[in-house]
Formats: sequence, structure tokens, C-alpha cells
Amino acid sequence: METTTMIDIDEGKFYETLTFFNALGDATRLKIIGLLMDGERNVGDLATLLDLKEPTVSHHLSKLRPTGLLRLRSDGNQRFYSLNTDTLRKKGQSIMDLDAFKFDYDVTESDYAWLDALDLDDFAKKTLRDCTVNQRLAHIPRKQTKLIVVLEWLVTFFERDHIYTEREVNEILKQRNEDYAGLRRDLVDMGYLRRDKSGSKYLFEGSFMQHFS
Amino acid sequence: METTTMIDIDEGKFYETLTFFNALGDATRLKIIGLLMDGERNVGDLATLLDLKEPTVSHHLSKLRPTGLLRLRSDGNQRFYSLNTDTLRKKGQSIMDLDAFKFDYDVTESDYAWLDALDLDDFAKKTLRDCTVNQRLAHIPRKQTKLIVVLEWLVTFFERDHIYTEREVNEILKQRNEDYAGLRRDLVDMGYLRRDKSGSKYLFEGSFMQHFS
DNA sequence: CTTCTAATTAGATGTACATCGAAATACGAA
DNA sequence: TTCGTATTTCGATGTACATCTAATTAGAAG
Repeated sequence: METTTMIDIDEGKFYETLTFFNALGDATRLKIIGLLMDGERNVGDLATLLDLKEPTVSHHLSKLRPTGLLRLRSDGNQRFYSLNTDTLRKKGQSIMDLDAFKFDYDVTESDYAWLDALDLDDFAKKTLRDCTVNQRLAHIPRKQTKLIVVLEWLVTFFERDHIYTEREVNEILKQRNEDYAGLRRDLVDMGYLRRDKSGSKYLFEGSFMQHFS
Repeated sequence: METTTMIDIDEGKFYETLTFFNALGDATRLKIIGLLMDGERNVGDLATLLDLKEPTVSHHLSKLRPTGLLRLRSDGNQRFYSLNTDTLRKKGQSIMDLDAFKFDYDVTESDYAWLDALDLDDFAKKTLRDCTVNQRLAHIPRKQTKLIVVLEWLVTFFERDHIYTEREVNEILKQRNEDYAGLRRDLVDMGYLRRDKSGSKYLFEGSFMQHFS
């Protein structure tokens, strides 16, 4: 049984952004925007200036319409299009809103089955779920309590009372995040790994774990 | 003989903008951006999450590359892609730069042949050229000296010493710009049109023209 | 109502490209 | 070198769509 995760995502915004980029991702339509910046134009004039036939321009205008960038004024049987500069400015600022790129990616619970196998409290489970993708650290939390969860999770990849070379430690950590040096430092600072006198060997004693057993 | 006008336009910017919108105007690629926001991913992971084959993801990444939004880190034979957040932020602000929509529209001198026929000084010629497209007013200049040029041009569409109804005046002005009421007011204010006692009839006396004869 | 003009819609055609499997390349490990 | 894996490139296929002509709709003027 696979259930999709419940992440409240504004799919409307995703498609709105997609529509916007898609509408402007065409040379002819970009040119139309540029032309309308100089003032309103009717379809025939646009066709002349773009060296295209009226139906083609009509087609592009209909693609542009859903973006809300166009304003239309009818005079007789002519239709004058102009730029909704307000919308243009607002869109320009909001379109890069990071939320717009979020989508229901159909992430299945099974992708996080390894978490259930760890027998953790809810806080630790949520923390790891937020920080990892495919059992790799996507980002390292700045908050101390969450960082501890992450460090304790990392330390489970080490054998208790085993002595590692620095290179071995790096190799293990590199599988979880590119910043293996920072992680190694954090592990030593928080006392999960101990450095020997020479400073080039590391020992995991399994001391004071809060979330893992 | 048709010579294209000399307007210095940064076509590079036009195509850069086009490439950017075109790259992001695809659902799969928007999703990739969204996924990379959570942290770096290799091609295989992206393929799994997007339910696509590796070659397809590779194709989309190559489309995204020219935008400069991607950062690449190689580790062994895996390639981890991440977001160049700096570029994302900068692009987000600059992409809506109005200049980006400008293009060499192949406007020919012949489109402004009517100007030469008017025998004007250079200032008047330049002013009208800037304000009009297809012999319509794209925008009305705020600067007094330029406004006068425009008003004197408008008044050439009236017959000297002829009495017009308000409706007739509107019809003539409407052919030049949608804001016929504003233009009519300006013409009266500047003394080019004179209102009769009733206030509903207009007269053009051909007084004090500076640029037209 | 008829006629003229401007615009949109319908239908057809060709091009661009999203997707895939197969082959080629790159890298690390044995 | 040989093998295994991750990625890219190549070649083929199908779909989306930009463009056109022809037909239709809509407005204005006779």
C-alpha cells in the first residue's frame, strides 16, 4: 500500500507560474510584449510589424491572455491590445516566489520506510524526514535540537569502539552530505566522535545517545 | 531602398530572456528546480522522483544549464546538481527588466515616410517618430515642448476655419489616440481649437503654428 | 439587408521537442 | 585490463504547437 504524503502545496500557483513562463518562452510573444510597451496596437498592426498573418498573431495573443498581462479595448471591429503594466510589475516580483516551484511530487511513504525501521520518537522522525532525501542530508539544520538528531543518525553508520582514520570518516560522511568536513567537526564538537592524541584517528564510543539506542 | 532604423538594442539580452523563460516554461523543468531547492540531487535520484528515465532528465538539465541556475558537483561518476541561489535571486529581479523585451523589429524607414512629407525641423520629426506607431499616438509626451509638436500635428487633421461639432472633433482625435477627450482639452487649453459661446462647437483658426506651416 | 473590414476559429501542415531504448563515455573498483 | 555503475549522447518516435489558408463571426456604413 502506498499513500502519498500530505504536504499542502498550492498546485494552482505551480501551474500559474508554468503558464506564465510558457507564455513568455516564445520569441514572437516576447516581441509582442515589447511592441505593446510602446503603446496599444491592434491585431493587424502587430501582424504587419511581426511579418506574420493575423491568425498567427491572434493565436499568440490567446496564449498571452491567461497571464493577465494584456488589456483589451474594442473600437468598432478593431481590437487594441495594450500592456497591463500593473500586472507586469507585480508578476515580475512575485513570479520568482520560491513556493511557486513546489509541486506534489508523488513522494511515497515507502521512500521513507528506512525511518520507521529506526524506532525513533516523532520529533527525530520529523527532523530526519525534513532534512533528508534518499537517505542523504539535503540540508543541515541550524537549530541545536535538530542538529543533534542528525548527528546521532550519522553516528549510527559508525561501529562502536572502532578506530577510524580521518579518510575513513570522511568517506562515510560523504555518503550523507557533501560537507563532510563540517559534519566531522560537529561530531567531534558534540562529543560523538573522539580524536586521539595524534589527531588523525577517530573513535566512536556510543556515548549519551538521546534518540538512538 | 529600405534601411532599417538605427536603434541600439541589446539583442543578447532579448535572447537571454527568451532562453530563461523557455527553459522554465516546462512542467518537468519547473519540478526539477523545485526539487533542487531542497538540496543537491544526482541524475538518478531526479529520474526516480520525477518518474522519468535518466536520458530524459539529462536532456532537461542541459536545457536548464544555459540559464546559469544550476551548480554541478562531481563525485565519482555521480553528478550532483544544485541550485545557484545567487543567480536565481538576481535573475528573478532582473528578468523583468523592460529592456529585455526590446528587439530589432525590422522597422523600416518607409513606415515613417509620412513624416518626411511634412517638412518639419529635426526636433519635431524626432518627437513624432518617438510618440507614434502607424501614425497613431502610442503615448502622449508630458514635456511641454514635445506636447506642442504633437498638438500641432493633430491640428493638421482639421480644416482651417471650419466649424466642428464636439462629436466630429472626437472622431478625428480618436483615430490618433484613445484619450480623445484629453487631447481635445489640450488643444483648447493651448489655443489651437477655440470653443464657441455654446461650448458645443469648435473652430480651428490656424493660429501661431511653430512647427507646421 | 447587403457589403466591407477586422478578428477569431477551424482545419491542415510542418517543425520543435519530450521521451525512450541503445550505444558511447567516464569513473572507480577488482 | 576488465567489470560495474552513473551519466551523457545518439537515433527514433510521438506529441505539442507555430504557422498558414479558408471559413466564420462581428461591427460599421451604405
